Amino acid sequence: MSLEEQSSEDTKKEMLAFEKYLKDKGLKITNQRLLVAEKIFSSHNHFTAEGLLDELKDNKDRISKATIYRILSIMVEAGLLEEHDFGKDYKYYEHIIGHEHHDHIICVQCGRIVEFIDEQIETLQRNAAAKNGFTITGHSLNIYASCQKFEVCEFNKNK
Amino acid sequence: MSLEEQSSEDTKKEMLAFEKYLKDKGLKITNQRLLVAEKIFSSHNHFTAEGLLDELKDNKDRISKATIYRILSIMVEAGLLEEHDFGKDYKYYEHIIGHEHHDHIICVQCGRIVEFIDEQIETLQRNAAAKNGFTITGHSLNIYASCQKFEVCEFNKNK
DNA sequence: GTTTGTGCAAATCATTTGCACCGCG
DNA sequence: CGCGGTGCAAATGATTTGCACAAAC
Repeated sequence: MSLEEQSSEDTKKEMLAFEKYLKDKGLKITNQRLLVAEKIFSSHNHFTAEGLLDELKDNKDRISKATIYRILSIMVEAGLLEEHDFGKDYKYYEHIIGHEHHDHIICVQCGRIVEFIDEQIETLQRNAAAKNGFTITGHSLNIYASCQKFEVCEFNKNK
Repeated sequence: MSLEEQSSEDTKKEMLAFEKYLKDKGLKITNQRLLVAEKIFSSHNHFTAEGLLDELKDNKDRISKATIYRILSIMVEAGLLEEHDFGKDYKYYEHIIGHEHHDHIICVQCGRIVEFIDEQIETLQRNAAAKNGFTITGHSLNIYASCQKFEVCEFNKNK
């Protein structure tokens, strides 16, 4: 099985999970919801509501901004999407597979977003919280850094 | 020297630093700027623009919201204040002394904000960035947690 | 006196919401 | 059918900005 086929397999599985979630919640399966979900599941990039809207406008299919926001919020609720704040005044979303947690490095030059995970950091965080009498419910670690790759600057593309 | 006197000593030093910054930048020393700076330097809590406005309204002195925002932005620029995003739709500010870096634990129950610093985490972050070819320019680590002190819930006071 | 600061109200901008109509189940 | 979904435009809420007047230097 090629990588492409594997990827489309994953997409199918996720589409089914989404449809199941909708059914279980008594929500309807509409064209807009399917289109948005397919677009999201077929990519692993971090994206914004605006960016998604643009991509879907290219298609013949016309989806309103309000609907995009409404669908994003359902998918976050469903645990299929994660919402991030990278210090801009709009939110980023990220397609979650499984639920593997990770942190982000955001390039202050080109806006590139790199994911990483460090189990030691995770453990130290839990300890720090415990030491202060807290039980962690979540966390967000963003490292702002410079990747020194000016030539591939995508800073404003990613909106 | 008592703690109070010490604290007021610090405040004076910071006021001088602020005034020096204003002069160096060719900015004017106005009543509003002095009032806002004094209020901020005399406390070590995390606060919001709205909260600050409320506190200053209690006084006879009337400062407009626009001016508050303008002064906050100068003080951030001057390195006297740090801006934080704790996942709300408004920003938090924090009075910096020296520049000691620290991270935050935010209670999802009562909104209490606790500061902590873990040198091991700092080091691991630098390593993680380096491993990915980045040079850190800054970072933000927020741990969302539950402090189980419902009785002291200040969640909505802090706005 | 000039230049910069302030207050007010209007503008922004991402996101949300009310409402009339539409389409899934 | 009937209720949830959608599109549109208007509302929201934090922050910003234009402008006329006021204060600092």
